[in-house]
Amino acid sequence: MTKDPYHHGDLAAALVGAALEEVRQVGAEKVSLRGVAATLKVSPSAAYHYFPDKDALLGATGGAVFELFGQRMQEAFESISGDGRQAVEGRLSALAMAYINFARDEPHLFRLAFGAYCVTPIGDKFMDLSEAGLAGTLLIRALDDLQRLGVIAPEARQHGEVLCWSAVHGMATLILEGHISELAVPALLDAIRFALAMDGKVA
Amino acid sequence: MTKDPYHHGDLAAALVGAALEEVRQVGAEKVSLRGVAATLKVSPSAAYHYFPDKDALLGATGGAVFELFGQRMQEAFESISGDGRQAVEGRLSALAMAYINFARDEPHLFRLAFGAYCVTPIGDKFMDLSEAGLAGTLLIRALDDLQRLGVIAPEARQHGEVLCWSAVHGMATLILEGHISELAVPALLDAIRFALAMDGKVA
DNA sequence: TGTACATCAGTGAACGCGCGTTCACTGATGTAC
DNA sequence: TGTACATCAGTGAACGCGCGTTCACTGATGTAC
Repeated sequence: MTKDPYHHGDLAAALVGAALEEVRQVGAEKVSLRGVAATLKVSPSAAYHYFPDKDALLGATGGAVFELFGQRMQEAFESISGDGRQAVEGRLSALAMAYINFARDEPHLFRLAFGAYCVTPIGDKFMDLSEAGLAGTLLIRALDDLQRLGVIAPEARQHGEVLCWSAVHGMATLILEGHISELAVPALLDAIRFALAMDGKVA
Repeated sequence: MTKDPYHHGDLAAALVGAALEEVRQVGAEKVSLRGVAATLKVSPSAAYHYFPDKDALLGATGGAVFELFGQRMQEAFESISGDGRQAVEGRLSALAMAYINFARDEPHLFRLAFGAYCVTPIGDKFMDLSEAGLAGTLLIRALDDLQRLGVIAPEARQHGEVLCWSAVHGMATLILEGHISELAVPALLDAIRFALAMDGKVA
């Protein structure tokens, strides 16, 4: 149901969508408001009806990327069903892999989402993953499941959040920026498993 | 021994130095070649005698930052002397802290050093920390010492490199970009200690 | 010691460019009567 | 049902800016004789 050219259906959303696509291709630093407008065959000044300035547009775009990222995480999480030990362990790995793959496959989007553009104010709690969006909630669920099944001990559970998040995010960015090879990923997954004492170290 | 204005002693180095200072203050994306030249009271075109273009200058600057980062790591490492268990454990923590502090104190420099500007080609080996500069070598030394003292088991040692590097780098960037609070740092250090089974899990 | 000259290291004016943003405007829309 | 009009959603020309880069140049330097 494409509208006729003059009155756009939802220009704000269209701008964000176009900006996202532009960022994906060339990176946020090379995206211009004019270019985005041109993509939509709309005059640059039209954007100012919806966003106070270019930064606001990019900020909104960052938000959209963050949501996309959350969806990918969810797909990964849901790709493995079941409540057995294997399924639950697999879910944690799947999350980690999806995180890293997103960074590798969409480097520009990843940088926008986790870079300086989307600085969310941090609340009182020094680490509340549930505020970190869908990805955080899913990690919590995976870890909870592991503990419930007795795969990991309470002490491991306690450290799981910081450790998993930091390690996976670190590996993702290191790969992204070319400081480490992708081949290191299995080693990291092993390391995490070892770190959470999932190899039977804990009775 | 400042030379007279016309023939600069070593303009190439001076440009890198000025660029580094500029990056430190405003971030690489806002640094202009013209601005750097102006800082040195030199015409913009003079820079082209030493660097083919602006990117080359920023690349060299990134290299300089990387060295500076290495020095900071070394200072941290050497700030703790001794070969006892406490000293060796302390060295690992000191490295982690220095890494994270550098990111927090010099966000713009950190981004330049670890961002897209300094993509070092990765060799065959999927992870050779010694190629990752001074910081990598120091981490290896710290882990080796821990193993030699029997503080960590060989299996933990094996996973130590990826885990420590990823986790610390991840926490550093997460803090840097405002996605997690600094208050999470002690928790991460605990988690790493736990992960390496330094709490006596391993006999 | 003095001079000629090649080389080095910088100047400074100019180029073209694409950008973010503004402003007064006009075409489209929908509602009241 | 038709018309007047307020409102909404876009246009397009223009602004000023700072940038990277080029080019022909000139001032300083050091070496050969």
